[in-house]
Amino acid sequence: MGPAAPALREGIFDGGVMVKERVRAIVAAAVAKAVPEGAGIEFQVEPPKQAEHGDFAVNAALVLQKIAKSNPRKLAQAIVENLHDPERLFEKVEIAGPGFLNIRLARDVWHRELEAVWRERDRFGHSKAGAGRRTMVEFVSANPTGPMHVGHGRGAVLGDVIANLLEWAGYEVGREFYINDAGGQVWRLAHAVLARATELVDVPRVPLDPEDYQGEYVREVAQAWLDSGGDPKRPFEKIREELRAFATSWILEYLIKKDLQLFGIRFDKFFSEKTLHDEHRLEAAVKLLDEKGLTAWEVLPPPKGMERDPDEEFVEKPLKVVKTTRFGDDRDRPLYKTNGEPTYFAADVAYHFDKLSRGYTRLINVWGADHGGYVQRMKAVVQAMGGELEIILFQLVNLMKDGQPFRMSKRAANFVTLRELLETAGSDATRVFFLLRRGDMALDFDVGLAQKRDNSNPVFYVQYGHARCSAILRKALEEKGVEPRWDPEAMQALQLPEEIELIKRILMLPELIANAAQSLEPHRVVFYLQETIAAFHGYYTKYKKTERVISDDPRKTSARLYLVWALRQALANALAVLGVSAPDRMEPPEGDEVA
RNA sequence: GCGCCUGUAGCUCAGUUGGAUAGAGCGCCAGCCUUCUAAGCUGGAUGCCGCAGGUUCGAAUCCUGCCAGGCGCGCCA
Repeated sequence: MGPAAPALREGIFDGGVMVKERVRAIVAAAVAKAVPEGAGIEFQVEPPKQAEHGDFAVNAALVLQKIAKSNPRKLAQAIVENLHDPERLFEKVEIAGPGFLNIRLARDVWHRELEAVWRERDRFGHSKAGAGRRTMVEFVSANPTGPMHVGHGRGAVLGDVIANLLEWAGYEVGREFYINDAGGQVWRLAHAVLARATELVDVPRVPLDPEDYQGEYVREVAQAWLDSGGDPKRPFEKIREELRAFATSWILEYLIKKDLQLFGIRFDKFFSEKTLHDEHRLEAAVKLLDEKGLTAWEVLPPPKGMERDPDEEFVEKPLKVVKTTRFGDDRDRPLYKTNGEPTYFAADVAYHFDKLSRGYTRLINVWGADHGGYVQRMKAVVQAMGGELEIILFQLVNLMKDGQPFRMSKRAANFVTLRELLETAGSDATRVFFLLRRGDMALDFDVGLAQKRDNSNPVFYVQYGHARCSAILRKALEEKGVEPRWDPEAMQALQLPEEIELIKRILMLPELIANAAQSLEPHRVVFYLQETIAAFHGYYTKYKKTERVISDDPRKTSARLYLVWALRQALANALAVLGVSAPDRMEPPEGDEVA
């Protein structure tokens, strides 16, 4: 290795990105010589859309024209004349269009780079882009008052994959689930459990309030509570804490954690809101805000524009607030209610303060769009406490069945649970379905479609690509006793344009994952998989009769076997990021050509 | 009334963070299996990138204003 140019981000990425940075360094040196006043300027080195344009398109001359008021094509010519390429990376450099530099690399450069997969195996795709920064992803955080529904599922998958992406991109990631086990809703649950319990045994009935949770699962909780020795004859006020504790932990354990397990999602910590209250952590957070001069006593104006219940009179009384308006919120937010109890927001402030004090400097929350009104105040308060908060607001899932919208409500007795979905469609298909669209797009989830096991479900296409690679490797071993191995000499045998294209696609994985992590956009990995596998299927079919992977030419066989092996590894790693299984064989679809 | 999200092919959606002639899947039509899995591949067309301005070498992408759809608004959680 010669002296590294400053632009060369050595060690952050392996594989194709290193090639790209080496290209960038060579062009940067030429720019410095050709146009001294433009030295150090930022420019792009990107694979162009059209293959004829080479391996990389460089826009340096176009960017330079601002500084060196000159024709970009002339500037491009000057850069080309100053290119110094002692390693002979470049095969061809052309000036094209308005002044792009189209660079084609020598093929053996790509051949050599593919060793990265051999070295890194199931770690190929990792990078150090995040530099070990401590990052917290909070997601799901479903209330422990009932089963999770399909919308929670979307948040669960998004959060899980975002956390995976960040880990692969070199961040140190914590995953947390915030349990809303305090406040009014849990008392509604406790009361519902008692009401249902009195229906199950011969005791005086406690009627179910209309505001109580109505779902069938409450009967199960009630039965479990009775089995554990709960006494439904005692008055509610005496046992409501016992009921609350029992019901929330039962639901967390047997409904929520079970679903997460079926989905293959793990958390580092389930953080209880109640412990914040019990341990007086709210006061500590509020005190911090006091010290920063960000609290005040204010009489808040009534909410504007909304239709309000005329019976509810607005209480004009001073409340302790956080001055979130100083950070762009449209009104200050109360920390305590008129009755002196802390607001839900106050607890959340304390929780985020806790995250920061544990050394997490980048906070990411994955929320449903129904929390949209909460974003500004939370960002404001985290900023006030010296942190940085990013919020992924995913649009809600419209559950459909046979073209008819399915209405979901947690209070209502009838809704489709995440459990039902997982049991009918399976974790892999459900994950891919949720990841197929950007999080900020509303998603119509057709329950019927998710259960289909055919082409309309893209998970099979993606998995089939992996299985096909496995089948080739299996056959090579069984019939020829050949296993894939890194053989730099044999790699020269890969000369077909489709083979070079596949190598490039494999090698872009680390950068793709780093970019997806940076932008918090998991769907990019799904599209990468689809496009890469399509390229492989095309290659496979085109040369099926002429240039097969396994042939009588040992050199070609060795090189192609390695290519297929490396591709399979890249696919498997990308699937691992998504939490989707990578099968080595696919069962034929049911009912297809059986006769 | 205010805030957030969205508007791209018949439908569902991408679009490499401002690059060259805007793409994919589904659906439709026509082809491709003696040989590594046809859950695959190849070909065929449809675009006022919601509308109107602005920024610049260059805009689906950025800024402004409209239009349309979705979600939200509280001392609830």
